[in-house]
Parts: sequence; structure tokens; C-alpha cells
Amino acid sequence: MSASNAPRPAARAPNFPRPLASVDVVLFTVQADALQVLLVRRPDGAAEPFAGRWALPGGFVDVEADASLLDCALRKLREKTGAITPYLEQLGSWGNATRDPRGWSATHCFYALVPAPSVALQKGANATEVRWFDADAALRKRLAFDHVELLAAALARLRGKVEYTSLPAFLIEEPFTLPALQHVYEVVLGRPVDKSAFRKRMQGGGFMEEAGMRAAEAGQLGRPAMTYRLRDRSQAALFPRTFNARGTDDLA
Amino acid sequence: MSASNAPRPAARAPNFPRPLASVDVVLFTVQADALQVLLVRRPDGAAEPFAGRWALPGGFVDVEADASLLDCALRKLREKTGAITPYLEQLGSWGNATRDPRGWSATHCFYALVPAPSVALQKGANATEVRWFDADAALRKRLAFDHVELLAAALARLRGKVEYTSLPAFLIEEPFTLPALQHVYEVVLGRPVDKSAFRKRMQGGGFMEEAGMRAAEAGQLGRPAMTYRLRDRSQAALFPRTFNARGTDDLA
DNA sequence: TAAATAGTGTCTGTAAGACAGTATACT
DNA sequence: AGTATACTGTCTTACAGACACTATTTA
Repeated sequence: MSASNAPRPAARAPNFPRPLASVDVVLFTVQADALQVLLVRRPDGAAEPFAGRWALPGGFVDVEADASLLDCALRKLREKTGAITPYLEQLGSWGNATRDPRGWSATHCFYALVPAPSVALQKGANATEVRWFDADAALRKRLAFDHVELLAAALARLRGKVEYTSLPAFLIEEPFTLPALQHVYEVVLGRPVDKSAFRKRMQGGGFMEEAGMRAAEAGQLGRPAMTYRLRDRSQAALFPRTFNARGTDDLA
Repeated sequence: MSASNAPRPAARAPNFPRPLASVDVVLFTVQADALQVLLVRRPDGAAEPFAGRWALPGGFVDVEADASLLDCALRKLREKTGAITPYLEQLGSWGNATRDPRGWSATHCFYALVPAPSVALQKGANATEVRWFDADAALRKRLAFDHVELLAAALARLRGKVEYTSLPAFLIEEPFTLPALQHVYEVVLGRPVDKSAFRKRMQGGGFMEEAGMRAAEAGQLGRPAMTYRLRDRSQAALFPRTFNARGTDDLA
């Protein structure tokens, strides 16, 4: 946007030591009434840092293949899961001398939201294991690097934003019903939400449009629900207030 | 926090090309009824990228001197301004192949808030110029690199958070009066704020404590005001609602 | 019909916005 | 007294929370 008018001679790159640069992605979904996060197992081998530990999907920036950090994050996602167009947002970066035994390292951390059915897990190029874990359970595991910290930050950011945005709509497939969406909110927040207040908020937000009544399925009990679709899948809607009182920080 | 139990052998660092890693700091203050941002002039010289342009203070991560990204940001601040303990928060990172003519580059961007009187500008080691600029005016300048974009993001984040936090308290010296703090809010937001609502919000927040009546100065007109001090200078307080309706995003 | 799920209406509480009013200093 | 600044009170409005109520389906 601004590096447009570049300077005159092709400048020489400084040649002092550079830190390692990586991108990690915290990929969330809701499945089986739980908020889940995707982890991959670190490869085995004596030279490998944190060999065999579970870690966030990620890896070094490839200056040949990646045009930008965002591209790099999308590539990591594509490699681990089927191609999708998730909600993707940067969380921040973590860098210091000790987080990676291979040297001074900085990681650019993103988080992403996908509907569970849209994902088809791929074994990595090196056939490493890839699995969904309950998010809070993953927090208590001994993850590689400082990934517990990254995951905690991603969880805090997600839960913070869920209080006042329509983010959970990116965690379920379209079209969705309001009771289903409410369930996703409750799973992410870990507490029940009042139905009436919830519906007023969602329908007042103007970010959804009706998508017809849900097709009746066999053995489906009760009154059928209206289904909805997002008007704009590129961003979340903001509500004028939080759900309860504003909780923790990391609305950041 | 988690990279504690490091793996066995001192792992070898991968030796493919690494991007450049830098840290930039958007330093804000309020002075002369305006929100101001600190800029430094890029050095002259044919080999220098964006020679002579104004830029955010920043530079390459020094893997010898900097223990972490935060340390690096504090060092940049210290080099340009007198040592201070500002409010400092990470904004995010920007990285791509084209933002720096010297090669694939990623910058870790922080923003900081300081009271104007606490700053004594230092000429950089290379005697470069350092100056405060009106923040919105700086946005319209042709800054170096993608710094217009970084500045825009910092401004959006700051203005967004000011709607529902006590952040402006970090922009004035302690002890401060409520009318003075209100003025800072108005300068940052660029709009007037209702006095009664403002005071109820601030005093209900419980994040300040009284610090005595303001000492009367010569020629000081009107009723003297109570002064306050922050209870906790390490973080901002959160209010249950935004000032108006929630505006733009970048609460992110 | 009962059971299950979807959806609405109404009352209350909280905090912001508007704005008029009072309080305390100075010249 | 007059003026300037600090501070308070009261009314309205917006929206979340609680919860009882109605609506529409299947078995």
C-alpha cells in the first residue's frame, strides 16, 4: 500500500545474523459439543526439536514460495487440511532467543475458524500425525515450543471476541439455524446463553439473511427452524455490547 | 512459559534463506491539543532504502543484544526518547517479499503511549532527525516502507480501544484531573464527550485513586479539581460499554 | 393427545447521552 | 458581583437478562 515508490538502487541486504522466521496457525472448530484445535505431531529424530511432541501446525517462512505472511499461513492450512476459505486473522508474533533450540526465533501466529465438516485432514508431506483436540485439554498438554502460550492467547482472543461479534458463524456450515448457532456460542463460551436475548442480538445485527426453512429429515422432532446465511463472509459483525459483563482482556 | 523442557541435542539451525526481521514502534502522545506520533528521518545515502523519508522508529532485531521482541521494542524506544516506562503493546506483524527493497522482510510492530513531558528526544546514533507529527497529518505523508499502513493500524487500534478502556490515562502525567483526562479522550477520539457520562464511567471504573486537590497555580481560574493516580500502571481498565456505538473494527 | 423443538412478549436492570443545575475558586 | 471552571442530579434511551408464553412439527 505504501512501499510503492521504491528507492533508486537495489539496496544491499544487511548481512548480520537473522532470526528464524516461522508462521503458526491455531485452527479452531466446533465438533462433538466441544471447541477443538488442530495439532500435528513433531517428527521424530535426534536432531529434531521437540521430537514426537504435539504442536500447532506451522513452519518456517519460505521466501521463495510465500509472497506474504498471510500467504504462508494459508499454505500451512492447505497442507494440513483440505483447501478452505476460513476466517483467518493474525494473533500477533512471539520472538525471543530461547523459544527454539535452533536459535533466535520469531513466529507469526494466526488463528483460523472453520466448520468441522469442511475439513479433510491431510497427512503432512512427512506423513506426520494430524488430529483435533479439545482446546482446553490441549492447553494442559506439554506442547512443543511455546505453543501452549500461543494457544492460550488464541483462546483468550477468540473467547473475548465471541462476546461481542458474530465470529462463531464461521465455525458452522451454511446455511445454519439460530438454535445451532446459539449452541456454538455456548460451546465456545462454556456457559449457557439466553435464547431470547441471543435471537434479538443476532437478528438485529443485520449480518445474516434468511435461507429457507430447514429441510425436514427423517425422525426430526419438533418445529422446523429457519436457516440463515452470512451476508458477508469476509468479516464478523460487531454487537453494541458484550454478552455478559466484559470479561478478560485480549480483545486486543 | 512452555519452551522449558528443551530437547536433547543442541539442534542445528536450518540453513535456507531467512527473511529480514525488524521491530517498529508507533509512539503516541498528546500535546498541543493533538494526538502526535514520533517519526525519525531515514538516513541519506544511495544505498539506503527510502533515504531521507520519514519513518517509524525501528530497525532490525539484534540477536545478540535483544532477548525478545519486546526487549527490542524497548531498546528502540530508549534510543529515540529518554528512558520511560510507557504503555507498550504489540500491534501485529507485517511481512512480505516487497515491503523492503533489501529483501523479504517481516516487521513486528508495537505501539506505545507516553505523556508528552516525559520524553526528551534523542538524536539517533547517526544523528538522524526525530520529531513529533500530528498523527492524522503523518498518515497523509509519504512515509518509508509500508509505515503508513502500520500507522493506520495503530491509530485504528488506539481509537478503537479508547472507546472502552482507560488507555488515555497513559497519555498524561500523574497525577491528573478528570477534566484533563477528558480532554485527552476528546483529542484522541476527535469528538466531544459528555462530561457527566465521562465522570460516571471513570469514577465507577475503580481504576484510579484520589491524589489530593491540584495545587493552585498563579492565575489559575475557576474551582480547583481533584487529582487522581492510576492504581495499576501495568494495564488499562475495561468499561462495560463503548462510548458511542462501537465504531470500526480493530479491537482485534 | 403429548413431547420436543422453534420462536415471541414483557418486565427489569444497567449504563450511556443530554442537559440543566449547583459548588468553589478567582478577579 | 461576575466569570470561569469543577462537579452533580435527573430524565431518557438502548439493549442485555430473565422467564413465561405461544407456535409448529412428529409420534
